[in-house]
Amino acid sequence: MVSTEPKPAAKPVAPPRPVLAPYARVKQFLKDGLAAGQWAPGALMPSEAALVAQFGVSRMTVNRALRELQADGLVQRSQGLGTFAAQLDKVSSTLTIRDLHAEIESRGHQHRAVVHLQRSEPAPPALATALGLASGAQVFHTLIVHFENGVPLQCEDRYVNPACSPGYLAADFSRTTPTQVLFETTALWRAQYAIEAAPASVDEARLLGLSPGDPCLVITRSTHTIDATITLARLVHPGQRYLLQGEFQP
Amino acid sequence: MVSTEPKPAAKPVAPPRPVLAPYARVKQFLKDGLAAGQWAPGALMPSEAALVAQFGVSRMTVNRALRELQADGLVQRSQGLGTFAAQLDKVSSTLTIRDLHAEIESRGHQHRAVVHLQRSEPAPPALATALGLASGAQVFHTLIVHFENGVPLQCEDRYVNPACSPGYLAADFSRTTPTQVLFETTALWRAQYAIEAAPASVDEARLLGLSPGDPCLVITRSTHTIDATITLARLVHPGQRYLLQGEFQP
DNA sequence: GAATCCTACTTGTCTAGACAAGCCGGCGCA
DNA sequence: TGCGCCGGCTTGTCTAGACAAGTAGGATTC
Repeated sequence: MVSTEPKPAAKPVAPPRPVLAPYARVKQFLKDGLAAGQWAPGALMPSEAALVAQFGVSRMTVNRALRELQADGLVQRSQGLGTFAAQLDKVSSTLTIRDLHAEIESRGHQHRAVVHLQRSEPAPPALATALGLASGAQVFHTLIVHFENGVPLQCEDRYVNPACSPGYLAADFSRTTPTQVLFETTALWRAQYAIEAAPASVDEARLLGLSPGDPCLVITRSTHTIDATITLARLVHPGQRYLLQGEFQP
Repeated sequence: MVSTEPKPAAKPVAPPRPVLAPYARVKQFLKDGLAAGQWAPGALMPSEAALVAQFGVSRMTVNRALRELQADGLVQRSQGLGTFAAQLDKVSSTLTIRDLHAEIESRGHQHRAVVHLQRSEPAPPALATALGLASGAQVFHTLIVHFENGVPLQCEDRYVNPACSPGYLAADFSRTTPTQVLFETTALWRAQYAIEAAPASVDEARLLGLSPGDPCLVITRSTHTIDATITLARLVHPGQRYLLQGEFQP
């Protein structure tokens, strides 16, 4: 990318100023004003017409900026009334739950998985109904313990609906993760989570190197396609070694 | 809302079909296709021009649909290449953390708060630096236990930067919550969370009616404006009585 | 054979105008 | 006084066209 022409020492044209697109400039202006407290929560903000006049852009451009701010939850708009600064204290904030494998790799640490169970077995009635199967139908069951730099970090007890992932049992879970295997096919799904603190059971304590009764962070997750349950998972983490972290920044 | 006019049995004109706007129809079409697996993750999806021809709408309309799908994380677009179905297995899913008061009220239960501490005190060095204050500066400190239908559900230990909320100590926390008081002023902020499982301390056990060492779900949260730390909070929940629930649905 | 140019296709963005729909205050009328 | 209508404000949405910028692959040239 280096020119050999005798250009006069190519001025550093301020690369951190990539000339924001007009809609982005409007959006940034409003965001800055909100951060500075220029519009208190619930206060009326400038109308589209006012911003059109102020920035000299077309209404569609201003509209896009406002629509995106609304999607981000920073403003509230209602037809006929106007645009209002959002009441962020009433807005739910979000915490991201990342895939454990990706999280460990992103820390530059080594991830190792030990497979304790990988088989097909008949489902007890409660599990069968939860997966939408007939009682006694075969389900896939894996029990995997994940290590970060040799330290046990998660005990993953998972049941999988065979109809959704027939090849699940053939995977090598010391090289890949159940999550990766399960979602190679479906692009759209929904999931439910519950996070709680619970004492480690005798088996969990043994697998994770804890004492029974030690506090554990337990995530129970069920994942569904549009019409079927794909998988149920119980993820048990040692309370003293695992931290779910998140950041919320509008 | 019942009309007394002799109307002729007002035909049920199918109210659940509010005639989706064109951009929403395009969006729904693509969403349905993704849910049905019509485009595998990473596969090339129809171009804007193709959708324009298929739906008989203008390009801006199609563009809006695709742009919103991209914002929702369902597709990935790149200039010059096209639109591709997203790899959702690599997408972080989100869990919402709601305000405890709102959560209890939404369950139709009664919320009660007992204030154990509400005062100004000098900050120890570590806390002072965390709040961006001089060592020994005064900070506001509250310790509140929240009850749902008489059962202790959360122990809220909170430090507040006086510069951000001078009137904090004057609030009546048996009637309102610290969160509500703190965010009446600032509309834009960011927060950091950590969720872990920890054994109850002696004090926490007493306040929550537990035995010391019982598993607790602990949320540590710090909240900042653009240039200052507003508050640090430690929220301790009995592990057996509290559940963080969430749903992720693109 | 290799480097270059050109073209077709893609997304990214903006414009000027248009119509619809919701809300509110003021005006006129009973 | 009270009611209803209407005009002016707001947002919600769509259109047809335009230019820019990035990619890929074929055609041309050296």
